[in-house]
Amino acid sequence: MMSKVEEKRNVLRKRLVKVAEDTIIADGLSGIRARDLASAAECSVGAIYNVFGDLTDLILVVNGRTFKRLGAHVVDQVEALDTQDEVTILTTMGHAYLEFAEKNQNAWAALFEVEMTTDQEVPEWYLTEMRKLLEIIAAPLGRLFPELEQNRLFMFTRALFSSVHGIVLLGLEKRVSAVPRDHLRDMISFVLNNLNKNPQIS
Amino acid sequence: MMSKVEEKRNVLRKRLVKVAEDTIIADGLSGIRARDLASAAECSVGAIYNVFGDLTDLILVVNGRTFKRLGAHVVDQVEALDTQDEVTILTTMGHAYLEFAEKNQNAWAALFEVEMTTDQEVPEWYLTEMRKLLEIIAAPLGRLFPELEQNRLFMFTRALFSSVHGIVLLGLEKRVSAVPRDHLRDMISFVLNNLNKNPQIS
DNA sequence: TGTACATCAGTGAACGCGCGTTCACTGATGTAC
DNA sequence: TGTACATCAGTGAACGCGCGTTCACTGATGTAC
Repeated sequence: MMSKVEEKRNVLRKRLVKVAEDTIIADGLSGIRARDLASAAECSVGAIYNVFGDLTDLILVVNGRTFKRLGAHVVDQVEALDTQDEVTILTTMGHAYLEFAEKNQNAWAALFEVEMTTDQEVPEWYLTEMRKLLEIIAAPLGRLFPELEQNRLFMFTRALFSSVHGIVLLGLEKRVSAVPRDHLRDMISFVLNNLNKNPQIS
Repeated sequence: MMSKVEEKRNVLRKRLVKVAEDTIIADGLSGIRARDLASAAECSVGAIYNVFGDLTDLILVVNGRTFKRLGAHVVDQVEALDTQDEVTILTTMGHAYLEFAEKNQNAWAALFEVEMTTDQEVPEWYLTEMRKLLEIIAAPLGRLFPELEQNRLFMFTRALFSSVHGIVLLGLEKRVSAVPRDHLRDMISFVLNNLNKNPQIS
Protein backbone atom coordinates (compact mmCIF):
# COMPACT_ATOMS: atom_id res chain seq x y z
CA MET A 1 0.00 0.00 0.00
CA MET A 2 1.21 3.44 -0.81
CA SER A 3 1.70 6.06 1.83
CA LYS A 4 -0.04 9.36 1.33
CA VAL A 5 3.29 10.91 0.41
CA GLU A 6 4.07 8.36 -2.24
CA GLU A 7 0.60 8.65 -3.61
CA LYS A 8 0.71 12.41 -3.95
CA ARG A 9 4.07 12.10 -5.54
CA ASN A 10 2.73 9.68 -8.12
CA VAL A 11 -0.23 11.86 -8.84
CA LEU A 12 2.01 14.85 -9.39
CA ARG A 13 4.34 12.80 -11.52
CA LYS A 14 1.52 11.70 -13.76
CA ARG A 15 0.18 15.21 -14.00
CA LEU A 16 3.58 16.52 -15.00
CA VAL A 17 4.04 13.87 -17.64
CA LYS A 18 0.60 14.61 -19.02
CA VAL A 19 1.23 18.34 -19.11
CA ALA A 20 4.65 17.90 -20.69
CA GLU A 21 3.22 15.55 -23.28
CA ASP A 22 0.43 17.97 -24.15
CA THR A 23 2.95 20.77 -24.44
CA ILE A 24 5.23 18.80 -26.71
CA ILE A 25 2.33 17.73 -28.89
CA ALA A 26 1.06 21.28 -29.15
CA ASP A 27 4.26 23.31 -29.35
CA GLY A 28 7.11 20.88 -29.79
CA LEU A 29 10.10 20.28 -27.60
CA SER A 30 11.06 23.93 -27.61
CA GLY A 31 7.71 24.75 -26.05
CA ILE A 32 8.77 23.08 -22.82
CA ARG A 33 9.45 25.57 -20.03
CA ALA A 34 9.73 24.80 -16.33
CA ARG A 35 7.48 27.69 -15.28
CA ASP A 36 4.81 26.85 -17.82
CA LEU A 37 4.79 23.20 -16.88
CA ALA A 38 4.48 24.11 -13.22
CA SER A 39 1.58 26.45 -13.75
CA ALA A 40 -0.18 24.01 -16.06
CA ALA A 41 0.29 21.19 -13.57
CA GLU A 42 -0.68 23.52 -10.72
CA CYS A 43 2.46 23.01 -8.75
CA SER A 44 5.56 25.07 -8.08
CA VAL A 45 8.65 25.07 -10.24
CA GLY A 46 10.61 23.50 -7.46
CA ALA A 47 8.20 20.57 -7.23
CA ILE A 48 9.24 19.46 -10.70
CA TYR A 49 12.74 18.94 -9.38
CA ASN A 50 11.43 16.91 -6.52
CA VAL A 51 9.93 14.40 -8.91
CA PHE A 52 12.42 14.54 -11.78
CA GLY A 53 16.12 15.15 -11.74
CA ASP A 54 15.80 17.75 -14.44
CA LEU A 55 13.62 18.65 -17.37
CA THR A 56 15.41 16.21 -19.64
CA ASP A 57 14.32 13.33 -17.43
CA LEU A 58 10.75 14.42 -17.83
CA ILE A 59 11.10 14.79 -21.58
CA LEU A 60 12.58 11.33 -21.86
CA VAL A 61 9.54 9.89 -20.14
CA VAL A 62 7.30 11.61 -22.67
CA ASN A 63 9.48 10.29 -25.47
CA GLY A 64 9.22 6.81 -24.04
CA ARG A 65 5.45 7.09 -24.29
CA THR A 66 5.70 8.37 -27.84
CA PHE A 67 7.86 5.38 -28.73
CA LYS A 68 5.21 3.07 -27.32
CA ARG A 69 2.41 4.82 -29.17
CA LEU A 70 4.43 4.62 -32.36
CA GLY A 71 5.08 0.92 -31.93
CA ALA A 72 1.42 0.29 -31.16
CA HIS A 73 0.32 2.19 -34.24
CA VAL A 74 2.59 0.18 -36.48
CA VAL A 75 1.46 -3.10 -34.97
CA ASP A 76 -2.19 -2.09 -35.28
CA GLN A 77 -1.87 -1.32 -38.96
CA VAL A 78 -0.15 -4.61 -39.63
CA GLU A 79 -2.71 -6.59 -37.69
CA ALA A 80 -5.53 -4.95 -39.60
CA LEU A 81 -3.90 -6.41 -42.69
CA ASP A 82 -5.14 -9.65 -44.20
CA THR A 83 -2.10 -10.99 -45.96
CA GLN A 84 0.95 -13.17 -45.57
CA ASP A 85 2.92 -11.20 -48.07
CA GLU A 86 5.92 -9.91 -46.19
CA VAL A 87 6.65 -7.07 -48.56
CA THR A 88 3.10 -5.80 -48.13
CA ILE A 89 3.57 -6.03 -44.39
CA LEU A 90 6.82 -4.08 -44.54
CA THR A 91 5.31 -1.46 -46.79
CA THR A 92 2.37 -1.11 -44.45
CA MET A 93 4.80 -0.60 -41.60
CA GLY A 94 6.56 2.13 -43.53
CA HIS A 95 3.29 3.84 -44.28
CA ALA A 96 2.23 3.50 -40.67
CA TYR A 97 5.45 5.19 -39.65
CA LEU A 98 4.77 8.04 -42.03
CA GLU A 99 1.22 8.33 -40.79
CA PHE A 100 2.28 8.44 -37.18
CA ALA A 101 4.94 11.03 -37.86
CA GLU A 102 2.45 13.18 -39.73
CA LYS A 103 -0.21 13.02 -37.07
CA ASN A 104 2.21 13.45 -34.20
CA GLN A 105 4.75 15.67 -35.82
CA ASN A 106 5.95 17.51 -32.75
CA ALA A 107 6.06 14.49 -30.49
CA TRP A 108 7.76 12.44 -33.18
CA ALA A 109 10.31 15.17 -33.88
CA ALA A 110 11.03 15.42 -30.16
CA LEU A 111 12.18 11.81 -30.28
CA PHE A 112 15.19 12.84 -32.31
CA GLU A 113 15.73 16.35 -31.06
CA VAL A 114 16.65 15.42 -27.51
CA GLU A 115 19.24 13.01 -28.69
CA MET A 116 20.92 15.74 -30.63
CA THR A 117 20.71 18.26 -27.83
CA THR A 118 21.65 16.33 -24.73
CA ASP A 119 25.10 15.09 -23.93
CA GLN A 120 24.16 12.67 -21.21
CA GLU A 121 23.75 8.97 -21.78
CA VAL A 122 20.55 7.70 -23.31
CA PRO A 123 18.84 5.65 -20.58
CA GLU A 124 18.66 1.90 -20.98
CA TRP A 125 14.87 1.66 -21.25
CA TYR A 126 15.05 4.17 -24.05
CA LEU A 127 17.33 1.95 -26.08
CA THR A 128 15.13 -1.02 -25.25
CA GLU A 129 12.12 0.78 -26.65
CA MET A 130 14.07 1.54 -29.80
CA ARG A 131 15.14 -2.07 -30.10
CA LYS A 132 11.54 -3.24 -29.76
CA LEU A 133 10.56 -1.06 -32.66
CA LEU A 134 13.34 -2.52 -34.76
CA GLU A 135 12.29 -6.03 -33.81
CA ILE A 136 8.80 -5.37 -35.10
CA ILE A 137 10.39 -4.72 -38.48
CA ALA A 138 12.87 -7.55 -38.24
CA ALA A 139 10.11 -10.15 -37.93
CA PRO A 140 8.64 -10.00 -41.45
CA LEU A 141 12.07 -9.29 -42.90
CA GLY A 142 13.37 -12.43 -41.25
CA ARG A 143 10.52 -14.47 -42.70
CA LEU A 144 11.26 -13.01 -46.10
CA PHE A 145 14.94 -13.97 -45.92
CA PRO A 146 15.03 -16.96 -43.59
CA GLU A 147 18.58 -17.88 -44.56
CA LEU A 148 19.92 -14.56 -43.25
CA GLU A 149 22.06 -14.74 -40.13
CA GLN A 150 21.00 -12.67 -37.14
CA ASN A 151 23.53 -9.88 -37.49
CA ARG A 152 22.92 -9.29 -41.12
CA LEU A 153 19.20 -9.38 -40.59
CA PHE A 154 19.52 -6.68 -37.99
CA MET A 155 21.68 -4.61 -40.24
CA PHE A 156 19.14 -4.73 -43.03
CA THR A 157 16.39 -3.95 -40.59
CA ARG A 158 18.27 -0.82 -39.59
CA ALA A 159 18.85 0.02 -43.22
CA LEU A 160 15.17 -0.18 -44.05
CA PHE A 161 14.09 1.67 -40.97
CA SER A 162 16.65 4.39 -41.63
CA SER A 163 15.56 4.73 -45.22
CA VAL A 164 11.94 5.17 -44.34
CA HIS A 165 12.91 7.50 -41.54
CA GLY A 166 14.96 9.60 -43.93
CA ILE A 167 12.10 9.87 -46.38
CA VAL A 168 9.69 10.90 -43.67
CA LEU A 169 12.17 13.28 -42.09
CA LEU A 170 13.07 15.20 -45.20
CA GLY A 171 9.54 14.94 -46.49
CA LEU A 172 7.97 16.56 -43.47
CA GLU A 173 10.62 19.28 -43.28
CA LYS A 174 8.41 21.77 -45.04
CA ARG A 175 10.60 24.76 -45.64
CA VAL A 176 12.90 22.85 -47.94
CA SER A 177 10.85 20.19 -49.57
CA ALA A 178 7.11 20.72 -49.91
CA VAL A 179 6.57 17.15 -51.06
CA PRO A 180 2.90 16.18 -51.26
CA ARG A 181 1.92 13.54 -48.73
CA ASP A 182 0.96 10.96 -51.31
CA HIS A 183 4.34 11.22 -52.89
CA LEU A 184 5.89 10.32 -49.57
CA ARG A 185 3.81 7.18 -49.50
CA ASP A 186 4.96 6.34 -52.99
CA MET A 187 8.58 6.94 -52.10
CA ILE A 188 8.33 4.50 -49.24
CA SER A 189 6.65 1.93 -51.45
CA PHE A 190 9.35 2.48 -54.02
CA VAL A 191 12.18 1.72 -51.65
CA LEU A 192 10.44 -1.28 -50.10
CA ASN A 193 8.81 -2.82 -53.15
CA ASN A 194 12.07 -4.03 -54.56
CA LEU A 195 12.71 -6.44 -51.76
CA ASN A 196 10.90 -9.55 -52.91
CA LYS A 197 12.24 -9.33 -56.41
CA ASN A 198 15.82 -9.53 -55.33
CA PRO A 199 16.42 -12.56 -53.18
CA GLN A 200 20.20 -12.58 -53.38
CA ILE A 201 21.46 -9.93 -51.05
CA SER A 202 25.07 -9.25 -51.56
CA MET B 1 37.58 48.78 -59.04
CA MET B 2 36.78 48.44 -55.40
CA SER B 3 37.04 51.34 -53.04
CA LYS B 4 39.13 50.87 -49.96
CA VAL B 5 35.97 50.59 -47.90
CA GLU B 6 34.49 47.86 -50.03
CA GLU B 7 37.75 46.04 -50.05
CA LYS B 8 38.13 46.05 -46.29
CA ARG B 9 34.56 44.94 -45.99
CA ASN B 10 35.19 42.02 -48.28
CA VAL B 11 38.31 41.05 -46.45
CA LEU B 12 36.46 41.10 -43.16
CA ARG B 13 33.60 39.16 -44.67
CA LYS B 14 35.92 36.44 -45.87
CA ARG B 15 37.70 36.31 -42.57
CA LEU B 16 34.42 35.93 -40.74
CA VAL B 17 33.26 33.17 -43.03
CA LYS B 18 36.54 31.36 -42.61
CA VAL B 19 36.45 31.69 -38.84
CA ALA B 20 32.82 30.59 -38.68
CA GLU B 21 33.57 27.63 -40.91
CA ASP B 22 36.52 26.57 -38.80
CA THR B 23 34.40 26.87 -35.68
CA ILE B 24 31.59 24.80 -37.12
CA ILE B 25 34.00 22.15 -38.32
CA ALA B 26 35.72 22.00 -34.96
CA ASP B 27 32.84 22.43 -32.53
CA GLY B 28 29.65 22.20 -34.50
CA LEU B 29 26.92 24.72 -34.95
CA SER B 30 26.47 25.17 -31.23
CA GLY B 31 30.08 26.29 -30.98
CA ILE B 32 29.25 29.50 -32.82
CA ARG B 33 29.29 32.54 -30.55
CA ALA B 34 29.39 36.16 -31.66
CA ARG B 35 32.13 37.12 -29.20
CA ASP B 36 34.31 34.17 -30.11
CA LEU B 37 33.94 34.79 -33.82
CA ALA B 38 34.84 38.42 -33.32
CA SER B 39 37.95 37.69 -31.33
CA ALA B 40 39.03 34.95 -33.73
CA ALA B 41 38.51 37.25 -36.69
CA GLU B 42 40.15 40.10 -34.80
CA CYS B 43 37.25 42.48 -35.13
CA SER B 44 34.61 43.74 -32.75
CA VAL B 45 31.28 42.03 -32.14
CA GLY B 46 29.50 44.94 -33.74
CA ALA B 47 31.48 44.58 -36.94
CA ILE B 48 29.85 41.21 -37.56
CA TYR B 49 26.51 42.97 -37.74
CA ASN B 50 27.89 45.43 -40.20
CA VAL B 51 28.68 42.66 -42.63
CA PHE B 52 25.90 40.19 -41.87
CA GLY B 53 22.34 40.82 -40.81
CA ASP B 54 22.69 38.34 -38.01
CA LEU B 55 24.58 35.19 -37.11
CA THR B 56 22.18 33.02 -39.04
CA ASP B 57 23.10 34.80 -42.26
CA LEU B 58 26.72 33.98 -41.61
CA ILE B 59 25.95 30.37 -40.81
CA LEU B 60 23.97 30.03 -44.00
CA VAL B 61 26.98 31.17 -45.98
CA VAL B 62 29.08 28.50 -44.35
CA ASN B 63 26.39 25.95 -45.07
CA GLY B 64 26.33 27.05 -48.67
CA ARG B 65 30.02 26.28 -48.88
CA THR B 66 29.52 22.92 -47.23
CA PHE B 67 26.86 22.11 -49.81
CA LYS B 68 29.31 22.95 -52.57
CA ARG B 69 32.06 20.86 -51.02
CA LEU B 70 29.65 18.00 -50.64
CA GLY B 71 28.54 18.22 -54.25
CA ALA B 72 32.13 18.40 -55.43
CA HIS B 73 33.09 15.37 -53.40
CA VAL B 74 30.27 13.31 -54.86
CA VAL B 75 31.12 14.39 -58.40
CA ASP B 76 34.80 13.63 -57.84
CA GLN B 77 34.10 10.12 -56.68
CA VAL B 78 31.87 9.43 -59.63
CA GLU B 79 34.35 10.83 -62.11
CA ALA B 80 37.08 8.65 -60.68
CA LEU B 81 34.86 5.74 -61.60
CA ASP B 82 35.41 3.81 -64.81
CA THR B 83 32.00 2.42 -65.57
CA GLN B 84 28.76 3.08 -67.37
CA ASP B 85 26.76 1.04 -64.92
CA GLU B 86 24.25 3.45 -63.45
CA VAL B 87 23.63 1.43 -60.32
CA THR B 88 27.33 1.44 -59.57
CA ILE B 89 27.35 5.17 -60.10
CA LEU B 90 24.43 5.65 -57.73
CA THR B 91 25.98 3.42 -55.13
CA THR B 92 29.24 5.32 -55.40
CA MET B 93 27.31 8.52 -54.83
CA GLY B 94 25.71 7.10 -51.75
CA HIS B 95 29.07 6.01 -50.41
CA ALA B 96 30.54 9.38 -51.23
CA TYR B 97 27.76 10.99 -49.25
CA LEU B 98 28.52 8.78 -46.30
CA GLU B 99 32.20 9.51 -46.58
CA PHE B 100 31.67 13.23 -46.70
CA ALA B 101 29.32 13.15 -43.72
CA GLU B 102 31.83 11.11 -41.74
CA LYS B 103 34.75 13.35 -42.51
CA ASN B 104 32.83 16.56 -42.03
CA GLN B 105 30.44 15.49 -39.36
CA ASN B 106 29.91 18.83 -37.70
CA ALA B 107 29.67 20.84 -40.90
CA TRP B 108 27.38 18.27 -42.42
CA ALA B 109 25.16 18.16 -39.33
CA ALA B 110 24.98 21.95 -39.36
CA LEU B 111 23.32 21.72 -42.74
CA PHE B 112 20.25 20.23 -41.15
CA GLU B 113 20.38 21.81 -37.73
CA VAL B 114 19.81 25.38 -38.88
CA GLU B 115 16.77 24.39 -40.78
CA MET B 116 15.25 22.93 -37.69
CA THR B 117 16.19 25.87 -35.49
CA THR B 118 15.38 28.89 -37.57
CA ASP B 119 11.92 30.07 -38.41
CA GLN B 120 12.86 32.43 -41.20
CA GLU B 121 12.66 31.52 -44.85
CA VAL B 122 15.43 29.48 -46.36
CA PRO B 123 17.16 31.77 -48.88
CA GLU B 124 16.76 31.06 -52.57
CA TRP B 125 20.41 30.24 -53.28
CA TYR B 126 20.25 27.69 -50.51
CA LEU B 127 17.43 25.85 -52.20
CA THR B 128 19.27 26.11 -55.50
CA GLU B 129 22.30 24.45 -53.99
CA MET B 130 20.10 21.68 -52.67
CA ARG B 131 18.49 21.26 -56.05
CA LYS B 132 21.89 20.98 -57.72
CA LEU B 133 22.78 18.16 -55.41
CA LEU B 134 19.58 16.36 -56.29
CA GLU B 135 20.22 16.87 -59.97
CA ILE B 136 23.57 15.14 -59.66
CA ILE B 137 21.67 12.09 -58.47
CA ALA B 138 18.84 12.48 -60.96
CA ALA B 139 21.22 12.17 -63.91
CA PRO B 140 22.20 8.49 -63.60
CA LEU B 141 18.76 7.63 -62.32
CA GLY B 142 17.23 9.20 -65.42
CA ARG B 143 19.54 7.19 -67.66
CA LEU B 144 18.57 4.06 -65.76
CA PHE B 145 14.87 4.72 -66.26
CA PRO B 146 14.66 6.77 -69.43
CA GLU B 147 10.91 6.27 -69.76
CA LEU B 148 10.25 8.01 -66.45
CA GLU B 149 8.56 11.38 -66.65
CA GLN B 150 10.27 14.34 -65.05
CA ASN B 151 8.13 14.58 -61.93
CA ARG B 152 8.36 10.94 -61.06
CA LEU B 153 12.06 10.93 -61.70
CA PHE B 154 12.49 13.75 -59.24
CA MET B 155 10.35 11.99 -56.71
CA PHE B 156 12.47 8.88 -56.90
CA THR B 157 15.59 10.94 -56.72
CA ARG B 158 14.35 12.45 -53.49
CA ALA B 159 13.41 9.01 -52.24
CA LEU B 160 16.87 7.64 -52.83
CA PHE B 161 18.60 10.67 -51.43
CA SER B 162 16.39 10.60 -48.36
CA SER B 163 17.03 6.91 -47.84
CA VAL B 164 20.77 7.29 -47.97
CA HIS B 165 20.52 10.38 -45.81
CA GLY B 166 18.48 8.47 -43.25
CA ILE B 167 21.01 5.67 -43.11
CA VAL B 168 23.88 8.07 -42.66
CA LEU B 169 22.00 10.18 -40.14
CA LEU B 170 20.97 7.39 -37.83
CA GLY B 171 24.23 5.59 -38.43
CA LEU B 172 26.40 8.47 -37.32
CA GLU B 173 24.22 9.23 -34.31
CA LYS B 174 26.49 7.38 -31.98
CA ARG B 175 24.68 7.36 -28.70
CA VAL B 176 21.87 5.26 -30.05
CA SER B 177 23.30 3.13 -32.76
CA ALA B 178 26.99 2.32 -32.73
CA VAL B 179 26.85 0.83 -36.20
CA PRO B 180 30.28 0.03 -37.62
CA ARG B 181 31.21 2.19 -40.60
CA ASP B 182 31.44 -0.70 -43.02
CA HIS B 183 27.94 -1.75 -42.17
CA LEU B 184 26.73 1.67 -43.17
CA ARG B 185 28.34 1.21 -46.56
CA ASP B 186 26.63 -2.14 -46.90
CA MET B 187 23.29 -0.70 -45.91
CA ILE B 188 23.56 1.90 -48.63
CA SER B 189 24.53 -0.72 -51.18
CA PHE B 190 21.63 -2.84 -50.02
CA VAL B 191 19.07 -0.13 -50.64
CA LEU B 192 20.54 0.92 -53.96
CA ASN B 193 21.51 -2.45 -55.41
CA ASN B 194 17.94 -3.45 -56.02
CA LEU B 195 17.35 -0.78 -58.59
CA ASN B 196 18.52 -2.42 -61.77
CA LYS B 197 16.74 -5.65 -61.07
CA ASN B 198 13.36 -4.08 -60.89
CA PRO B 199 12.59 -2.15 -64.05
CA GLN B 200 8.84 -1.77 -63.49
CA ILE B 201 8.32 0.95 -60.93
CA SER B 202 4.80 0.99 -59.66
C1' DT C 1 -4.97 7.48 21.43
C1' DG C 2 -2.03 11.61 22.13
C1' DT C 3 2.19 14.25 22.02
C1' DA C 4 6.83 15.51 20.43
C1' DC C 5 9.88 15.28 16.97
C1' DA C 6 11.77 14.23 12.35
C1' DT C 7 11.42 14.09 7.63
C1' DC C 8 10.82 15.53 3.34
C1' DA C 9 7.51 17.33 -0.22
C1' DG C 10 6.04 21.87 -1.72
C1' DT C 11 6.97 26.87 -2.45
C1' DG C 12 8.46 30.66 -5.50
C1' DA C 13 11.66 34.42 -5.30
C1' DA C 14 16.14 34.90 -6.60
C1' DC C 15 20.44 33.36 -8.74
C1' DG C 16 23.20 32.89 -12.58
C1' DC C 17 24.58 32.46 -17.08
C1' DG C 18 24.86 32.44 -21.78
C1' DC C 19 24.47 35.09 -25.49
C1' DG C 20 22.49 37.75 -29.50
C1' DT C 21 21.95 42.35 -30.52
C1' DT C 22 22.11 47.36 -30.03
C1' DC C 23 23.81 51.96 -29.77
C1' DA C 24 26.31 56.15 -28.81
C1' DC C 25 30.67 57.22 -29.94
C1' DT C 26 35.42 57.57 -32.97
C1' DG C 27 37.92 57.64 -36.67
C1' DA C 28 39.04 56.38 -41.32
C1' DT C 29 37.67 57.01 -46.18
C1' DG C 30 35.34 59.45 -49.81
C1' DT C 31 33.41 63.71 -52.01
C1' DA C 32 32.79 68.60 -53.28
C1' DC C 33 34.69 72.74 -54.26
C1' DT D 1 46.51 69.80 -54.39
C1' DG D 2 44.27 71.28 -50.11
C1' DT D 3 40.46 71.98 -46.99
C1' DA D 4 35.82 71.20 -45.00
C1' DC D 5 32.32 68.20 -44.50
C1' DA D 6 29.69 63.82 -44.83
C1' DT D 7 29.36 59.10 -44.52
C1' DC D 8 29.61 54.91 -42.69
C1' DA D 9 32.62 51.09 -40.96
C1' DG D 10 34.48 49.80 -36.51
C1' DT D 11 34.16 49.65 -31.39
C1' DG D 12 32.85 47.17 -27.14
C1' DA D 13 30.28 48.15 -23.05
C1' DA D 14 25.76 47.56 -21.89
C1' DC D 15 21.08 45.92 -22.65
C1' DG D 16 17.80 42.50 -22.37
C1' DC D 17 15.82 38.21 -22.19
C1' DG D 18 14.92 33.64 -21.65
C1' DC D 19 15.18 30.14 -18.71
C1' DG D 20 17.01 26.10 -15.91
C1' DT D 21 18.05 25.40 -11.33
C1' DT D 22 18.66 26.34 -6.45
C1' DC D 23 17.69 27.21 -1.71
C1' DA D 24 15.96 28.89 2.67
C1' DC D 25 11.68 28.47 4.41
C1' DT D 26 6.72 26.15 5.71
C1' DG D 27 3.80 22.85 6.52
C1' DA D 28 1.93 18.33 5.89
C1' DT D 29 2.79 13.41 6.85
C1' DG D 30 5.03 9.72 9.29
C1' DT D 31 7.28 7.68 13.44
C1' DA D 32 8.51 6.74 18.27
C1' DC D 33 7.11 6.32 22.74
